[in-house]
Amino acid sequence: MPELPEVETVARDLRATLVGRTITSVIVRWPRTIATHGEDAFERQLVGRRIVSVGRRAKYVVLTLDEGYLLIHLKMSGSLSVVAAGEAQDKHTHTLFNLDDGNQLRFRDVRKFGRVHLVADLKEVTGNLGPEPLADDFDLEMFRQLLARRSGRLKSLLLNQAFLAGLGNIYADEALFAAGLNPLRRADSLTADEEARLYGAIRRVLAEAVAWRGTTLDDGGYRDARGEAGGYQAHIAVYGRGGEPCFQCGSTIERIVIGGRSAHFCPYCQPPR
DNA sequence: CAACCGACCTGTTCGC
DNA sequence: TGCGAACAGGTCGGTT
Repeated sequence: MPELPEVETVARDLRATLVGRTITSVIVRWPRTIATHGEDAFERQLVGRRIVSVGRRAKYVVLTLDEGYLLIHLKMSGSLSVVAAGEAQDKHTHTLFNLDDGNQLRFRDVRKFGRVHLVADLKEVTGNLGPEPLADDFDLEMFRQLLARRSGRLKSLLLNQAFLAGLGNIYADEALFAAGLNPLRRADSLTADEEARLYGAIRRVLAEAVAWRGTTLDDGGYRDARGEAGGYQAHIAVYGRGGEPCFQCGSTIERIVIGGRSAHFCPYCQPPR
């Protein structure tokens, strides 16, 4: 669920409470959550580390430590929060980090797909990721060059984190709708105008979703670090709206499967070819 | 490089 | 009302 806007929101919220804190102990209740270490080695290396900054790369929350980096990927159902250490916890809270101010950073993840990485070099985890779509230096020219060598379908490409980092199923569909492009189009078939539209749409949709603090589609869905829902779901045009009328033209939104993932689009506003 | 599949997990929703 | 099947926002590794 969490894509770039959701992870960005979580990272911003955590920054205020975590920067400057030191990790005093760690509790690992589901060891497979820790991708890089066994639970003992994980705790040994983390105790005494100070959190220098909190940021985001692709869909990873990145805690820069005084020595090394802690990266957390929320995958489908993960969430992070900071609460008083005594606060009640449920069975889905798998990793807990005690802090020197009496608070606790908690990683909760119903489906257990989420992972925590502790590495000396960021590149060990982020080395194969494509550019950040909202970065200042990600310009239209760079996007054109990325597209030029690709022949896959737009939908699949936008989901490919090695191509561009941060889009997931929701924002890929929304960006394609905003660009007026059919998800089945081949990347190398776009005109110069279509490339520019897609570039603009990706940046606009993501920036707006960040401003709305992400998308929460249902009760069990995404929550920010304070446990609150996002607001972008009220602005969704096509995702999850198969069979419903397009807000722009009234046509029935279609839902198809591309590369094993659902894709939603308006057949009139996003015509094939 | 591209497309497709199964894994990884649990909870919710849907059809009978 | 109960029960199993299908399905879900992400990624990885393997195969064709």
